[in-house]
Amino acid sequence: MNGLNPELMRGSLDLMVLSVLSDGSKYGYLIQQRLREASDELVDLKAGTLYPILHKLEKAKLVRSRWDETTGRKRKWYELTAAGKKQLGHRVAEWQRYVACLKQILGPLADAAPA
Amino acid sequence: MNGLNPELMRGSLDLMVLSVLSDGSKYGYLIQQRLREASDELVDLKAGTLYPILHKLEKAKLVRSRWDETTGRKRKWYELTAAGKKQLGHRVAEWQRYVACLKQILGPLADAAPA
DNA sequence: CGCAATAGATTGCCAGTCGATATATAGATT
DNA sequence: AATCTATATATCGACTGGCAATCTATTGCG
Repeated sequence: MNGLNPELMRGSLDLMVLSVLSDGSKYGYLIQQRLREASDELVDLKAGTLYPILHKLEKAKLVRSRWDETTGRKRKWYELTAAGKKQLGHRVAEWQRYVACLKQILGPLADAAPA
Repeated sequence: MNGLNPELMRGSLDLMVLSVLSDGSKYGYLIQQRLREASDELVDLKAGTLYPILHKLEKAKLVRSRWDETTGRKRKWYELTAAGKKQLGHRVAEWQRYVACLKQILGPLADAAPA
C-alpha cells in the first residue's frame, strides 16, 4: 500500500475487493492489478493481504471460487454470490454514511484542502 | 463505536481527535462527548481507545497536555501543538485523497445508494 | 448512603496487515 | 541451456491497534 496512509485503508479493503468483483469474475492476481489501475496506483494490495481477504469472503459465502486449469496457468476465479452482491450494496451505503459522518466531524476543515 | 462498522473507522480515529481539538483545548472526557455529538452518536470512542490515542499523539508532539487541579475535578487538558495543526492539515488532505480514491474504485456503485 | 455520571488510565485478547518465504509455470533475454 | 522476470496462489510470523474489562477516584442527585 504505497500512495496513502495504510492505516486509513484498513477498513475498506474488503469493500474494494467486493467492488472490483462486481463487474465480473476475476482471479486473485487480476484483482490486484485492477485495483492498482482503478486507484491510480494508490492501492497496491500485497498477496499476503489479498488472499486472506478472499478466503475470508469465501468462508462468509460472499464470493465463490473455482479453479481453471484448462489454460496452462492455474488460476482460481472468484465471483460474487447473491449474498455478496447484497452485502456490497450494504457496504457501499455504509461507506457513504461514514464519509458524511467524517465530513460533519471535520466541519470547516473539510473545505480548505492544503497539501 | 456503535452506529457504523468499527473496522471502517479504525484509520481515522487519530484524525477525528485532532479535528475535535482544532477549535480549542479539551480534556479526554470532553473530546469523547464532542465527538459523539459531532457525529450524531455514530462515533462513541471508548476510554480504552481514546486515551492510548491521546498518549500516542502526545508522544509524537502533536498535542501537549497539562493537568488542571484548580477545579475539584482533576482534568488533563490537551491542545494541538504547532506541529499538530500542521499534521491535521496533512491528514485532512490525505483523507480527501482517500475518499476520491474510493469513489474511483467504486465507480458506478458510488452513485446509487440503497440501504 | 448508594448510584450514576464524570474523569483518567492500564492490561490483555483478538483481528488484521504485510514482509518474507515457498512453490510453480510462461515468456524473454543471455 | 541457463537465467531472469512476471505471473499465480498460498501460508507464516511479527507487529500494530482497537476495545472490553478493570481499576481508582470524585461529584452530584435522590
